[in-house]
Amino acid sequence: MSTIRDVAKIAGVSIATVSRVINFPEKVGIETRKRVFRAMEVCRYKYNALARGFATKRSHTFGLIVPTITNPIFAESTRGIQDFANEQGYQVILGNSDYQYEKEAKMVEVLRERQVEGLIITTTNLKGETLKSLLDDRFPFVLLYSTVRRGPISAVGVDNFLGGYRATEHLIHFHHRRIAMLAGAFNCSDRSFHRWHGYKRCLKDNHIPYDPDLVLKTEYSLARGREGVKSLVSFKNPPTAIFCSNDFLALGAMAGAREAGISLPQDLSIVGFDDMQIASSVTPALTTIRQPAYEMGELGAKILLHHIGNKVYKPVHKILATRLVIRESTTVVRTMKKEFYKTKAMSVHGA
Amino acid sequence: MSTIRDVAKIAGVSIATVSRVINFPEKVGIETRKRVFRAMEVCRYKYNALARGFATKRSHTFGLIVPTITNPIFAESTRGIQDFANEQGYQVILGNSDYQYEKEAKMVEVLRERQVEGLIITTTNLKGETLKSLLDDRFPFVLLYSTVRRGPISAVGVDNFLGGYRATEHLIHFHHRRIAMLAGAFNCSDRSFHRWHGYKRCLKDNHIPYDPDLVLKTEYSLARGREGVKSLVSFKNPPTAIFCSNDFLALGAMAGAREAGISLPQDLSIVGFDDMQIASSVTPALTTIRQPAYEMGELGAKILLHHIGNKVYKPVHKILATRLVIRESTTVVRTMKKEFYKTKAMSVHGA
DNA sequence: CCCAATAATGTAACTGTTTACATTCTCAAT
DNA sequence: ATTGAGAATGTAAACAGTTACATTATTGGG
Repeated sequence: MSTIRDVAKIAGVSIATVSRVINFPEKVGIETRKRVFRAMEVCRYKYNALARGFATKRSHTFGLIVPTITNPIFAESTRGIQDFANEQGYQVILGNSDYQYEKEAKMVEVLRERQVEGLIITTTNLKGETLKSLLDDRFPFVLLYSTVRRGPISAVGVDNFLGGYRATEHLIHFHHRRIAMLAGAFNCSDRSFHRWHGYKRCLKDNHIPYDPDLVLKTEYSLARGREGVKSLVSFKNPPTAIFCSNDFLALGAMAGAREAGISLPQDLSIVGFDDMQIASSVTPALTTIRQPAYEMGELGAKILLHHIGNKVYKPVHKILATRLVIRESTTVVRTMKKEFYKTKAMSVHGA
Repeated sequence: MSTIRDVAKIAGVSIATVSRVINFPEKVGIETRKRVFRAMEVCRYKYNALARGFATKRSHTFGLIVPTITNPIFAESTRGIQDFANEQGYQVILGNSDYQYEKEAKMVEVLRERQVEGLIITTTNLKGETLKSLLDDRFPFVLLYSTVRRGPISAVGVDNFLGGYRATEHLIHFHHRRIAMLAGAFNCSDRSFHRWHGYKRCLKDNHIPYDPDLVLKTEYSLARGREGVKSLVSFKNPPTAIFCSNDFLALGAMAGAREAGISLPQDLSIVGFDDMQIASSVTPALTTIRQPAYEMGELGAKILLHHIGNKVYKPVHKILATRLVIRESTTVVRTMKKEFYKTKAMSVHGA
């Protein structure tokens, strides 16, 4: 509507003075300042932050790309980012990639055109091309939920390998030996891959043979979790426990198990990954590997802001601690005990 | 980095021509066009959408305010908004109000300074002041999850009264007579208020006396749901069913009931409101009133875009249909039956 | 009373596009 | 050859701020 020039005219000062009362009021004489404020009232002046961004080449905007804001774990980290960003006078433009490379790359482009000052990319399968151009241009960005621990790209994440290991270990402590995994999709990020490695390694360390039939690579969703258990449970020799690569899968698996008439956790132990808010309130409450999502977002935003502020670019890598939260969806093996003894007897018999 | 002028210089054309190849390539001779594209490659030209926005006074940006993106139901409608907006070349800046008036008002101001072309405000307790200034300025905005059905403000929402009525009615069909309500907070939006009215009315229509002790006005959260049941259940004459004003409350109530040793749904029926994604996958699966959140977001964005495009402002009000989704968390009253017969016997005795 | 330092204010260029309008060019119809 | 229409291209102003630099006013010390 009305601009700085209108205000200047009404107040009888120059536009520079108006600009100063907006940005450095103390640099302007008290009387003039008052006059300017009054003039602003008069013409209902509204500051134009976009014009300012244009003039200063600072948009005070972050771009944020998540697979889908619909997943509570990403909503959580998004809050962490927003809260920090807003506090620092930044706003965030949010885009969804749906785990698709093309959408992600497109979004990066769109956001850069919009002159966001930096990008937070949450779990990525960006091809080298996009990443390289970001790097070449020294464009500030940080990866969230990332597994990278070195190299030129800043990243914050958790130790997915360790998380997978701990989850599996917990199950083994409860005497499970036949442990399946709903592993997520390997093509869309390497987090699921690392969790799977942790699982495999833990099996190995405990002298449990790895059975590839027990790991299902599926997309992260309730539906896939539900289907997953059903197929697992129909095996001649079904698992007594499942490690799910995220909570959606775990929650879906619980629902599926129930539909299949399996009682939880007695007949099937389930552990998830993420610890989304609802995990503690379902029945049975979900045992899971907690990721500090909010903190991760907050930290990512902090790092990004730091990159924006400093011309020398020094990548930083942060690994946040996960935590095994033991609740009710896991218990010591039961059905398998029978099996176990039976097998033993048979092997004695056979010897 | 490099601007349209650099490109122009390299290609040996005027800046207007470069601008034209970007916006109306067909208006430029094929040869020149090629030369310009080549020049862009050479200097790695990047389009500056912010400068364009400044020049055209169109930011191609929506502002979106939600209580918190952390609530899956708002994440759902946010996706609806984003998907439509992106498709139309718009981006969305997201802000959280945490159900607080001040934050909401602040966010409106910040977003307007940023020259968003319109605002989608999702459930608001905006005071007249802010709303009035939006209206006075003819600033395009639409309310989501709104209860307003007439007047100068565009709004889309559901019939909360009817939803509350239906939920209660469902419980009554199952012979519940002592029905509590976890009602949400009345000060932060009138949706909970309407749901409560639906509940009251349904009680009345069925000749069940309204007992104010049975309605707890609490904030929308798992924790409050959990606390809520516990207090309800400790009554000398506890309810046999609870209608919860949203799914968080309902899910929290289920967890709380379980902790109190109550078996669901036999001893306590629970119905929620929203139908968030997880509602169908918990145990027992939650009976709830479904709101079409994604569609609501999409529709809201459509209406907003329409307002932006048309200078004459004609407010529109849309009420989307809710649906009672019956699952497993509600069943015919059991414990109450005893009570019921006993009471009957007594009354006979007393007669 | 003068000078220098400092505070207050003004001038004008700059940011990267778009766009109305002007100019030039091409070509077909006269 | 002349004209006029239409296509291709160029010129320059506008958008709403910021900011380096210049100018003017004020003040305190000599």
